[in-house]
Amino acid sequence: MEKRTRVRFAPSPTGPLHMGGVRTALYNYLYAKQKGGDFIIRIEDTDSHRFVPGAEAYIIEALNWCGIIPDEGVDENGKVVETASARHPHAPYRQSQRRPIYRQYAEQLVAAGWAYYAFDSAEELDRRRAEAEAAKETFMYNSATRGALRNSLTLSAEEVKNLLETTTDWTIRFKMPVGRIVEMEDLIRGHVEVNTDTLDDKVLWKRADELPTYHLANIVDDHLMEITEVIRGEEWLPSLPLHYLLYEAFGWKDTMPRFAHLSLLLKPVGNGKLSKRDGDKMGFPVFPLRWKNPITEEVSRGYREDGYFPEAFVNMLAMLGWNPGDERELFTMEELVQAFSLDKVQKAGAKFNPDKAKWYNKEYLRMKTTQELTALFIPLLEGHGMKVVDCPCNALTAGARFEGFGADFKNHIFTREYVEAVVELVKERATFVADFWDIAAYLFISPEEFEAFGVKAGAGLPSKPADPNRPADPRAKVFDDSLTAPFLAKDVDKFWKEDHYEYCFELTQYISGAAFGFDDLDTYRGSMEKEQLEAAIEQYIKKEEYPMGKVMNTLRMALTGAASGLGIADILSFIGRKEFARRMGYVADRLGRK
RNA sequence: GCUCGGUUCGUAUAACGGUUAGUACUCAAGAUUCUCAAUCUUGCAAUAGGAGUUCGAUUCUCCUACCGAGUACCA
Repeated sequence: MEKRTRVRFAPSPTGPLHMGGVRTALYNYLYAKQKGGDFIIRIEDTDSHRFVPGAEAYIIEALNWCGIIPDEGVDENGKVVETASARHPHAPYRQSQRRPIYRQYAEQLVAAGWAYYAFDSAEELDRRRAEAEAAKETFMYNSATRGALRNSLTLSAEEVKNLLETTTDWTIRFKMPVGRIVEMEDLIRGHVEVNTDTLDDKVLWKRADELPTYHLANIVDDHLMEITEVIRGEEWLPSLPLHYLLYEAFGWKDTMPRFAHLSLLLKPVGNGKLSKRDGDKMGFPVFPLRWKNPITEEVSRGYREDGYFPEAFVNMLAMLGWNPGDERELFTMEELVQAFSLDKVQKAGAKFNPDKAKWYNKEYLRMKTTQELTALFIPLLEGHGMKVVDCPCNALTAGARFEGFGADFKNHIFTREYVEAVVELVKERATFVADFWDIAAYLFISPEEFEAFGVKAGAGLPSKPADPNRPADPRAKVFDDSLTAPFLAKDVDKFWKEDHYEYCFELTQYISGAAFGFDDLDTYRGSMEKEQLEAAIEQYIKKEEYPMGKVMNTLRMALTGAASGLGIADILSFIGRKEFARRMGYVADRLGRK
């Protein structure tokens, strides 16, 4: 019978999980699920000096957000997760809690002649390294040097016994064999060979904190946890021969897992791996979730807080260095599980492309139902001071022609149905839910500043609260470069021509079908069918005395405060005739008759 | 320096040793529209360089260049 597939993601809680780490976790997860096996999270906190509080919870929460759920491991509260699918008790999953396990294995290696005790102090070794560097050489603790260093290979048995008992800063080192070619197979890279003479005697266990180093802990835990495949970052490839040798030394060669080393995620431009700096500089997150450094209080933005959907983030990451073998690009997690294959994983590092990440989000946004998006949008609306009410059967709807479709601009109250209709209209042009507000704020608030009219150049709509975590609106550039040109504040005269006051007056009268008065700015209600409005507008703008191009822009500016936006008829069908009159009146009143 | 990996349009990638080197993102142009988007159409754009094997090389081998990782009592 085939062994049950068991893979693990083994992060070190020294900071927030980088998106490259999420990708590694994802590939592990996809592999495990495809084989119907287990995905395990093991916390590798054997470096007591670099521990960062909150990092572990962050990592778990981030994976959780992505839908990468462990079958075994710890949850965000640090509790052990062990699902029904787990056949064996492998807890605990935090290496600091497994401390008692490791020493015996390290001693076992010493007894078998695969390792030895080393008593050289860290300072002494640092000095050696510095010396070697000065002589343009590299100091290595290996077969060439260990005979001249303080260890159980050079000291007398008595001395060793004495030092082991009286001192606490010794280590156990692996005794790297001399002149052996280690032959390895990597699931992604194929056959790799390394001569052990180029390798050094790595520390396996430290007496000082009674903890193993990565190499020992890793092999022991992978063995004990019955890991079948190790899928990890490329930075581990150079230590693979050591790991092979450790399996051999322990006599676990026949159950040794298979290895797959993933290439790194690279920065979008230039050379080098993706770092936090690149994100800050180019305006994209490198972390799945927002992270606040507990010591420096420095905040790093996250994909979640930037408005990315976890499905989009996961899909984007999956496609960075892997392809399904066909031209599909959009995958649900289930589809990824089906399609995933390690031999389609790219060997070379993949440069991250922030534009593609946005594209994925846009695609996922479009796949969401209007109801889902509305639910996500409402909290943002509330953040802008809007109130959204659920029941359409109240005073708001009295007199509304659309059942349950209403908005009270004066009091900033809108029905859910109204919001849904807005979402339905703007979702095609948005990348993030937060874009809805940028695109259609004027369907919720009356513009009071008008760029084109010079009331306050550049102000447009009331600005939203500044959010340093959000990228600058790319449309702002477009707006500045092209649209503003004919509408500069100083061009008011060009824009607001002699007949425009009359035009506003007539149009408003026409639209509202009532007297044009600025006195009635009370509660607004949607009052015309869109088709009627369209016909009305159409009919009106074709009048010869008002050339369409110019007056439409004036009209748009009056209604939205900006020179771009939704169709006039769409806008009217939302804001209704009273709000229409109010906005036209506001502008006409301010600029007056020429 | 040494060791190990890697190299197809700007980016992510596709291509039994035989294709006009395909697709997506970005960018540009056009169509459409009351504007801006969206959408549709079109376009720009690549096998790092050099040898070799072969009838034929993006694909296999070697060399060079460049990129990356490792070279800790860190993971």
